[in-house]
Amino acid sequence: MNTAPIIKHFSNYSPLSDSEISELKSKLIEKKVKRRQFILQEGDVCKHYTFVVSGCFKMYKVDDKGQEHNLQFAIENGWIADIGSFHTDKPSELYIEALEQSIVLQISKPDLIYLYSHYPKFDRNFRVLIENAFISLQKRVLQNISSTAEERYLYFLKSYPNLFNRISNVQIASYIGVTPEFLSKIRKSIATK
Amino acid sequence: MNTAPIIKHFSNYSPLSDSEISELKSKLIEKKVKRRQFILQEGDVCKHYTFVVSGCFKMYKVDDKGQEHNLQFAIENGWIADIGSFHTDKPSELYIEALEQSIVLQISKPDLIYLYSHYPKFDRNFRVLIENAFISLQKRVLQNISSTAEERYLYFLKSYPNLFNRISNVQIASYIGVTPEFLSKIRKSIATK
DNA sequence: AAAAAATCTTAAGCTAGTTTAACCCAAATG
DNA sequence: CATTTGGGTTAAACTAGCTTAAGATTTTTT
Repeated sequence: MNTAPIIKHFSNYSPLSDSEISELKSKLIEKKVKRRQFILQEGDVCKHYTFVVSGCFKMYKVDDKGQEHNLQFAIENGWIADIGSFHTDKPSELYIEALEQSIVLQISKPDLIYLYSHYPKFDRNFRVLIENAFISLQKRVLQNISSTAEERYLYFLKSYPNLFNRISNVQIASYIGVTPEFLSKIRKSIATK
Repeated sequence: MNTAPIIKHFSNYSPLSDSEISELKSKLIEKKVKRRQFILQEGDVCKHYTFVVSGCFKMYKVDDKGQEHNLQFAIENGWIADIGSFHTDKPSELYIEALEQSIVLQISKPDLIYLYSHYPKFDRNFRVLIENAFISLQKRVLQNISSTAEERYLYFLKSYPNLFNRISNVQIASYIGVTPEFLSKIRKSIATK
């Protein structure tokens, strides 16, 4: 099990001691996930926080008309989970699906709570994690209520320079909240500027 | 200083012991805020988490054209802060302004960190607090990328039944991301259904 | 290697939401 | 009490973004 990436990831926040590392390792579950495979489906309770070692995922909602709306992507060294479902134990409305062949490390809620209560550092690290997620989500809300689709597209390119050339424009369109046809128009208009 | 509401508020998460209560009390700063007064302005670092004892606030961004975009409201027993600025110590892009005469209890970052490190319960309570804020923000993002303005308006009324008859439609329009004129149209169309 | 499925683009017609401007009424201010 | 300010509505003209449909290309699956 390749745990080096997640240990390095935590060391960016506040480095882990040897005992914290060995406890963390004992709680992690490694999973190989094929392209198009789901690690969460609508109706299921989200039972794990998922750390991406390699590969790429999207989390999205399917609306009444059957259309997908991307809420989040995750690539190497990123986390993905339906935090709402995870913490409330209620069925999720979301799907998490691999866009590429991927390897992940998962941690269950009881194991996370165990780490929280025995090692305050995990408490702190996960709070910082969610604070950061909150901050970037807040920026996105502001963008959505105040910017044009073109501005949102440019902001996406700027914010995720390692992602945009790895996923299809269909996925980007679904993330910024426009149709693929309109994104195509935007891209043309940007190119001819 | 009227600290009963905040103590009751925390007891909804995980009740505080006597020593936790007295420590919390010693860290709180009470403030009376007049209508239209700011507790945060663009360019300033957000130095406090603010708990609303009575009254009402809006947090918003002013765009290049001078237009306001409401990110959040807070009424009795709610929290308000620019969490991004608070945690990074960077200047805020946001304003927090009282919509009514208000009374608040504020806690500074050093005091919050003190409470975190001495009393794990605050750690837990504030993590749950921010988790909940994250969850409702995520719902809002989904709404913004997948719903019409009318759906967003109806969802706002449903989500904030104690707020919509207390603030102006101009404020609601700014929150759901439409012009006041168009909200007026929406309201008419709903009324004649 | 062939077939199936997904991607990207273009274009015409349509709809949701904006802009500008004017008017009315209620509420805050001097 | 008089006046300014802000809130809510209406309407006409405009624009951003959607829908439907079709065609060319690439990628995935068999």
